Amino acid sequence: MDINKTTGEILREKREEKGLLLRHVSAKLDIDTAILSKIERSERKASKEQILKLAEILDLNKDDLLIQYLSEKILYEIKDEELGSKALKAAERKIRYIKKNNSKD
Amino acid sequence: MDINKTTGEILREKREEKGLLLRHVSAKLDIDTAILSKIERSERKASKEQILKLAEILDLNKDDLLIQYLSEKILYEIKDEELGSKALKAAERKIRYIKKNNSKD
DNA sequence: AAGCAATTTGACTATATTTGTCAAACGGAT
DNA sequence: ATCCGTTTGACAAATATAGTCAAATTGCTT
Repeated sequence: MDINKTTGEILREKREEKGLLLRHVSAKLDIDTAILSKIERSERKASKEQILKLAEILDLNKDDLLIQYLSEKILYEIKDEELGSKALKAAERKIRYIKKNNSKD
Repeated sequence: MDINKTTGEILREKREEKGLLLRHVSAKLDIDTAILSKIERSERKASKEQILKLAEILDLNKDDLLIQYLSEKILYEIKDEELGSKALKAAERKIRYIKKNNSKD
């Protein structure tokens, strides 16, 4: 799973690889084909639940797909921000700090 | 500005240091004191515009406060996620990749 | 080129989330 | 007991998100 593809691209490629139609997959997700089409073209974001279901349907590694999906969500938060990279680094420092101090649980 | 304080804590400390009341600051922000109170206690998120105004009002470094604020937003996206740290790292890789390929502009 | 299946688009609706107001309650100082 | 700053929670308005549906478009295949 290439980190520099979008989640949508990954989903579309795997779906086509398996010879499935939007119709087939969207039925299993219980949404309209239109939405799945938009998800694959990154016009809409999937929900976490949909991502997990898609991993099952398309035989993609759940953790990998979820990481891909979450990282895209993170990027979305900072996409127009000059200071985005610095914010990311700060977030890492914070998460490390939080983890350290939660080890007391 | 301590990275391991919340944005709210930073704002409250600096406001109190300057001897300002919620009333004073919220008037400049043009919101109710109730909201500012909630922002300071991390019960609500400020908007980016409010953060920038707050930096001015409280004489805080704009970039530092913005980084603080954005990193908190990022953290919020992954706070309940097992795979949060991995997603953060993936986001960094992506942003590096994007920057590399945009240098053609 | 016509016909047909798959996908895309866009208008629309419903629902959820966010952002704010307001008034009442709380807490500490005098 | 009153005053003043802050907090709380119910409510309303505005905005964002998720979805449906039908029509338009794309791309085969004949």
